[in-house]
Amino acid sequence: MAGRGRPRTFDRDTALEHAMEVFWTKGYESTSISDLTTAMNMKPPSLYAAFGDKAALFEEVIRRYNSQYGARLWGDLERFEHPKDATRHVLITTAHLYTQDDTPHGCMVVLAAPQADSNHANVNQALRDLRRLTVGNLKNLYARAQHDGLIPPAANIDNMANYYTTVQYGMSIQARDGATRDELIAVADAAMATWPSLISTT
Amino acid sequence: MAGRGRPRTFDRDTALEHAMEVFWTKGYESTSISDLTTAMNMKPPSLYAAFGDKAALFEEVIRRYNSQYGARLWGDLERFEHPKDATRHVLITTAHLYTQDDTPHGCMVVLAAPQADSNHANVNQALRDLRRLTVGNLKNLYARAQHDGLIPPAANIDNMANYYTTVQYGMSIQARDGATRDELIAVADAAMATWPSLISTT
DNA sequence: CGATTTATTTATCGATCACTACATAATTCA
DNA sequence: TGAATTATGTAGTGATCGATAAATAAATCG
Repeated sequence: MAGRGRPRTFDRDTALEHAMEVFWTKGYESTSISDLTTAMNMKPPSLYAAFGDKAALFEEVIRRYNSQYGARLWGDLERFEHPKDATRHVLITTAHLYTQDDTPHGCMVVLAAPQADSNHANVNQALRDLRRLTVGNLKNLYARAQHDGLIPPAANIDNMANYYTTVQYGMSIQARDGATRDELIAVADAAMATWPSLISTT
Repeated sequence: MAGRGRPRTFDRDTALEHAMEVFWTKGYESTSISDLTTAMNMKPPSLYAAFGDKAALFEEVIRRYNSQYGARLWGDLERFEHPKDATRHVLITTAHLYTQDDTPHGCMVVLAAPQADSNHANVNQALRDLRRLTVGNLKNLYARAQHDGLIPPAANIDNMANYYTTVQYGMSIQARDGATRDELIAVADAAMATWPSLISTT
């Protein structure tokens, strides 16, 4: 495991954690290599040797972010018998995750680079792909529930997934603008009140 | 009106329109002065003489954007007798505005620079102030309706405004990610289905 | 030990950033 | 007409961007 040459003086995982915080706070483009080397406590050549270029580092960061926080949201939905309870869990957990004291508020995947056509197409596309996971997770959840008879066959589960995804996206902007945890929970509750009409027809 | 010196060779309003399109597409930070001078068909000294620096130009652009598109959303809400109809109008109109063929999709105020702490604090703050107008408009609408007896006194109109604002914010991300007009209209319809439960208690 | 390998440090690289000095062109005023 | 005024085009400014070449340091291998 320990290679032959001079050993690293930094912990790769800790450095990634610091990089995540900077990207999460300032977004992709506003974050400079200088910002990163300062936060990660290393010089540019070490950064490039360990992580590739800025885009590659960012993509590793958002993979880490997704596995770290996505698991909190989507990891144990099977413990909910009903998809309505699972959806509520997702939204309430979102309200908590987006307003933690020790992290920037709102979702990095939503906020870091929302432009579709910036000067960093690969980064934008990687973020968009991650966002598509959200709606995909919900669609899978609802498709299974529909198959199990917990959601009527007539319900439009694509619309349902789009709707709850939209609410979650919006919560990122609200959180970044200073919304409190209680305010986001109230928004989540309001969104859940739509459930009966969503599963009826459409 | 026509000053003394050499007259401008460009139309100030047309130039602003072109600047808006660039900022709207690429966001604030990804847009360079070179992008702007190309789109506006002028050299940097003309741009700086006419509009100040990049931040000042952007702030003029978003003021223009707000008066142009905000009016479509909020301009004639008094023609709706009931706040529910006014809210539906806002969301459905949002779905249309965010998916126009001849403009970038989604709201520039939401998408252009959502980071609270980038390298451009004034720009971020200006955008945040504009976003606060949305929730403020809704709160005013609901406060009036509550005073008129169209919304029960027990209803939490702050929550209502936060909720519909959140949905509208989320629609920007969805639109930028490629959501169709019909999909956004379905989201708006879903959000409106929450109305009865919102005005009941909370 | 010396050879090899890998990481770190120093000192940059060329490109692009937002922005402007300066000379010139085009208008109005006296 | 000549003076004053304003806009434009050319050609850059210093600063910062992302990224790297070269020298040095610290480890393993034989």
